[in-house]
Amino acid sequence: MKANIYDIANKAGVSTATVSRALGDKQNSVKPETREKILKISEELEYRPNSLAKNLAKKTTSAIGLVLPEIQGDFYNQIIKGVDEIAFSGGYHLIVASSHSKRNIVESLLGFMHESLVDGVILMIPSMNNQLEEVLSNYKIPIVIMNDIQAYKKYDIVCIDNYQGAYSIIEYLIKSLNHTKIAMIAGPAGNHDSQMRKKGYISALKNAGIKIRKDWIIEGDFTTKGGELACSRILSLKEKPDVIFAANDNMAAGCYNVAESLGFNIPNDISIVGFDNIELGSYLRPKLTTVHVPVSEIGKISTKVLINRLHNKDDNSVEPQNIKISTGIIIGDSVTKNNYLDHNIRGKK
Amino acid sequence: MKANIYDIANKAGVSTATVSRALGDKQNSVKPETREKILKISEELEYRPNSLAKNLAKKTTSAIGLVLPEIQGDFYNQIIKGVDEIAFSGGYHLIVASSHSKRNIVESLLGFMHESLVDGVILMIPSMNNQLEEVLSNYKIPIVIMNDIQAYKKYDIVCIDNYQGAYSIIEYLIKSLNHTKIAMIAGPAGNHDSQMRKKGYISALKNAGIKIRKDWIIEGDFTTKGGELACSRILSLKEKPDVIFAANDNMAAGCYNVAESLGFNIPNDISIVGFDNIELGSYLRPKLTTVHVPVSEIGKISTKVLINRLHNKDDNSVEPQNIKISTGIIIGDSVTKNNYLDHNIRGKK
DNA sequence: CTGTTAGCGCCTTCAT
DNA sequence: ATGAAGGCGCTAACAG
Repeated sequence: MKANIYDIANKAGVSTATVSRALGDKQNSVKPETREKILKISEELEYRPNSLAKNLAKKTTSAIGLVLPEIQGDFYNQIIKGVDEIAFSGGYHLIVASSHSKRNIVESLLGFMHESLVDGVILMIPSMNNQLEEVLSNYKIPIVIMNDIQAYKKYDIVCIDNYQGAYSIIEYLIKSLNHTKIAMIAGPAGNHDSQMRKKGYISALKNAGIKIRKDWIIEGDFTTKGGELACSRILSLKEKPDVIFAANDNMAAGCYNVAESLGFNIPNDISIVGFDNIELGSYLRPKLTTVHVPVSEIGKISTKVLINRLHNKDDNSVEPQNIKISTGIIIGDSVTKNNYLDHNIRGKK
Repeated sequence: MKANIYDIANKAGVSTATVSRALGDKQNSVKPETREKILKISEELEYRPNSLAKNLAKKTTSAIGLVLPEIQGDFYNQIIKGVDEIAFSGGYHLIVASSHSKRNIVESLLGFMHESLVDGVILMIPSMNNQLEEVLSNYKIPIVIMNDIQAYKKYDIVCIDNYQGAYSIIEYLIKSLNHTKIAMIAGPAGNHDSQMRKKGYISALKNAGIKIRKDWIIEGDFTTKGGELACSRILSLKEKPDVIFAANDNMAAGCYNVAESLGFNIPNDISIVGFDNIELGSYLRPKLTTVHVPVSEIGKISTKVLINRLHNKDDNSVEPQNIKISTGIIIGDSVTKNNYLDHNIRGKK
């Protein structure tokens, strides 16, 4: 049977308190030889601490909850991987919950919080809403949010710099490749990351003195299907753009599908740009030009921030952090270089 | 502060036992009005049961551990998703551990087992080894293995029918498309699923009276890179096959890369077939012909089996199950139809 | 139907 | 440096 500290105490002729100390305390609060003895016996008995009991007594759980939107695709995978790695290194277990057909985000969260199952939560949400806010403010365990929600200053936030990412690649299209006719397939309107990407797109155009065309901004839903729908709308416009900037790679892939079936050549007839740099992008042909997002880094850093919080739980003086991870540009073959010197000249190459 | 059953008992003028029953027992072991009263008070106090305490008392955890090889790509994602969904429906939490640079599978397992952190474990392993076996046989909690390990009759196993999957697609290549020159990029030699796929390939050829050529069976490692290496070896052979059967889609993708860079046209110069039907395959051009594997089903069914085991824990009479999930064929455009009636005629089309 | 009483396994003051 | 004892919050006999 499974041994417990009581068995060890018995065999060693000491009290359970001493065993507990010998096994747990890093301080030298136990005579070295006593500790030796206890350690030896606990090995013999193949003693394994029961974390349930430990947690109950200590009122902590050594577990981190990770709440994700519906898991799908490589993106979330990398998040999980990043979080898992750091959590493990820090001695925490990882409990994952994603919303799916049978459960939404709020339910996932409540599951964690209510039952004091986790010490802290890392949260990725499509968008903040009242219900969520209420849940979050009702519970006092540390929370790190992985979305670009600038408005919520009271939480630790770790996210990529969506604005800058979008801005940079649009600027690259304009300045380096002489493009001006750039449409965007945005993400869902409510999604914060999506909003920031759109802002970046708009600012970059404005700063280059290019007029924003509303009919060139179409909303997608971050899925390949959504990208297809949006792309076909764009390609059926009377006045077509030269480049489509999709707010994520999945939608960019959708553009590839539509372009192919409509007989548009990428990049000669239409150029495509994505965002995220997920694995998929490297399989598309021509290779996708996209914004590189260090996804697993987001997970890693979030976890570090959370663990840090957990270690200094009583110290409320530390302000919520807002960490932005910068992005890069992956240059593929999905965009033409526009050789017209005069940006105003129309017509396909 | 957080209320506990003691507070409720106080306020309701009953004992904690009654509260516990009113809240927990589905039986009508409590007078309806008493229950009403308790329920009401527990709402007022915003009572949330502490699952730690509950678990400690009940000696169960309501959690399932999922142990995966290094998480990477869509495949594992879908597993997680499937497991998560069923686990949630069954009232279980999901604790995920994947091996990574800082931890191997055995460590993950031990983490779960030792601390009685989970009631059961779902395991996906590249291959069985002595160390693993020892760990598994040392602990008595239910385990479900998601690999095609026919030899281990003492565990519940849920996996796809790798043999049949490989056999079917090879048979399809031979009978429907008149191919005979089929090479294989196998998975890692130690990997059980990989072995079964190879067996299926070999049997299908043999049964069709086609000689097995050892130089046409090359070992890969299930990664895109590995597929690339293997593919370039095959394409540099003096006598080349017409079709390359990659043991998974990632390696098939590697073949695409190499074929492209060497100037081979798919499928005219070389046909490619994959296995798994992960998301990626649908983005490859020409579309990949592959074996469809209902990945999230594996996760779902494994979880069902496990939960079932957990519910009948004392009933040891139930024999270990061995569930095989059947596969399908996805017909893409990555294989030519060979029109030569005589299989022996050589040369490219 | 309900209360009493013991734990579950571990940690943690408070004494010694 | 160590022991005794109480408690973390809940469940599960056993009585009544």
